[in-house]
Amino acid sequence: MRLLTWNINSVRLRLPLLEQLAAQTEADIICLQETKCPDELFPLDALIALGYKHIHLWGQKSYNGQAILSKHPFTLPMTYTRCGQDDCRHISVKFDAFELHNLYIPAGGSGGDPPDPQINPKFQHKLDFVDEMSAWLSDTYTSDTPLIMLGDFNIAPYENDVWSHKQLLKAISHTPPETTRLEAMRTSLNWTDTRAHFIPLDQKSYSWWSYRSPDWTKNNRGRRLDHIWVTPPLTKALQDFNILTDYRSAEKPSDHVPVILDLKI
DNA sequence: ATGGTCGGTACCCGA
Repeated sequence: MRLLTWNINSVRLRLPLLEQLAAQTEADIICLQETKCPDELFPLDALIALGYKHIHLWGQKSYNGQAILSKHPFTLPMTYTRCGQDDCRHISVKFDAFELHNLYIPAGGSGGDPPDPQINPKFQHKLDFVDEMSAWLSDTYTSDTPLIMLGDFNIAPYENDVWSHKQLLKAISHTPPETTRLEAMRTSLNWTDTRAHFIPLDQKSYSWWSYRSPDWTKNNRGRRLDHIWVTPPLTKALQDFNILTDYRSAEKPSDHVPVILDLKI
């Protein structure tokens, strides 16, 4: 069983790259964020032609938007209101072996925006979103439920999840209020961060490189914003983990690259 | 120390 998560940053613009990715990886399940596409305009036919006959969509015009594309049938397609908004940031489906949650945590601002909830409402929204998710997960599940939660979490929790821990401590995505909240969410259901399971934490690991650098390979100033977590019943099934860094060098790339998890299921 | 680029959409917002 191969799962893949990718912040595609417009599914319509990058459909050819998505088709290439599907052919190359033969993933069973593809989870997308930032599709930026209303459901009625989603390129369903092209994806069904690739074998993804089971699709759960939740899109809107211009912003956010998610999709779960699957070669296997699922039940219980859900969409969730978060922080009082139906802004297409959390969906889930249920497979025989596990329930799958696709998450797109708010960015909380960009560039040099201040990481201060008092003056930056987007940052407040991000902190609230993680708090709400943590509470909801603890209220809804126990750690013996087989769950996979993945997506663009927009937080790089560990020192080697960013190119410079010291220089980015005040940069949104790596500030202590964010990283402590994400760790609290992770430990609440005893989630395994599959990156940490497969790549020692003293090694750098990135999944995103800003568009604002003329050449992302030159100084490799990346961050790991994209995550795949599993609950304890699934840790025995973990087989392999890969970040498809090459996709950052594709023609018209997303600023995020796909992350893959293989499971013995 | 600062500004740098995308995508969607409609001349700006969000990342």
